[in-house]
Amino acid sequence: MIIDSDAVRQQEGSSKCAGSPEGTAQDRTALVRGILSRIGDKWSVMVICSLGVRPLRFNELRRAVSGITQRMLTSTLRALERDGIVSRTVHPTTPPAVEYALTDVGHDLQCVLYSLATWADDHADTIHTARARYDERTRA
Amino acid sequence: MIIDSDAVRQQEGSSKCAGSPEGTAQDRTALVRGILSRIGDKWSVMVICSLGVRPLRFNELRRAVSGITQRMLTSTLRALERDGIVSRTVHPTTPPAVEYALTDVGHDLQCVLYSLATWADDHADTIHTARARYDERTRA
DNA sequence: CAGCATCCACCTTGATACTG
DNA sequence: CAGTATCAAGGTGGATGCTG
Repeated sequence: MIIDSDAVRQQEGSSKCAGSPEGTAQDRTALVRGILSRIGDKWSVMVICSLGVRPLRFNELRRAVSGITQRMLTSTLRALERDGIVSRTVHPTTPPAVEYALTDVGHDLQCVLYSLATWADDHADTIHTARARYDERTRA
Repeated sequence: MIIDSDAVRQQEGSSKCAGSPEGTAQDRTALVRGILSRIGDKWSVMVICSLGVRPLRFNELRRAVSGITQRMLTSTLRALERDGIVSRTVHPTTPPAVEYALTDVGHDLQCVLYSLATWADDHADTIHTARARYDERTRA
């Protein structure tokens, strides 16, 4: 589906990364695409990070993730809940109290997101200067 | 900007993840959002993965990333080049030959993407069943 | 408090045609 | 070969009003 085999077959083992023992490049690509379509939207990461600190109720989350609307918070939470990344616990009081928390899977995901953040941290300067130089050259 | 401090301040050290020594949750969230807005689009990851195998020329890439249009390949490559994730080398022959390759930064990013893929691999079953159960319950 | 329903603007992507 | 330009379509997210 994703990658044509002819163009990519050679030098399959050229990656110097640790890990990544089995699975084709195509598989990996598809998997990453799947995750990104899940958490690559505008709000999922912020929700996950907020819940990573501690479980929160709906309106607590709304305040924590500043700028989000109820509509987007609702749909984001539903999507994450559907995939078992966050749990939703209803306490049948009046008024109702609903608590959202990261599941174990969600917590693992949060760890991976930290590795992403670490990458960004490590290369922030490089990226920034690269961007500045690129903009410099293309403005001319 | 991202996260309101009141709702999140407590229990800052509750994350059981390895790493992540300094930096606030807000910083991390902003960083991850930044990356995701860069590579969270429809094609960036596939391009990165393709170039991770070996450097490719424009039309090789177009064949490798099946389904992509010239327009999207061009804009994806420009964005990645701007951030110093891929390099663009023009060989002034006739017809012109342009080679795209991952930079060191891009290669590091590819490694992080592998950790994302590993997460997806590890939890694919859990997610799938969670999703099935969720759809089951909501259909009723 | 914790949502759902509706309508709408914009942005991303795709299709297509053309160029050095 | 390696692009650029233009136009159209669809999805994503925002604003608003209403409910148990």
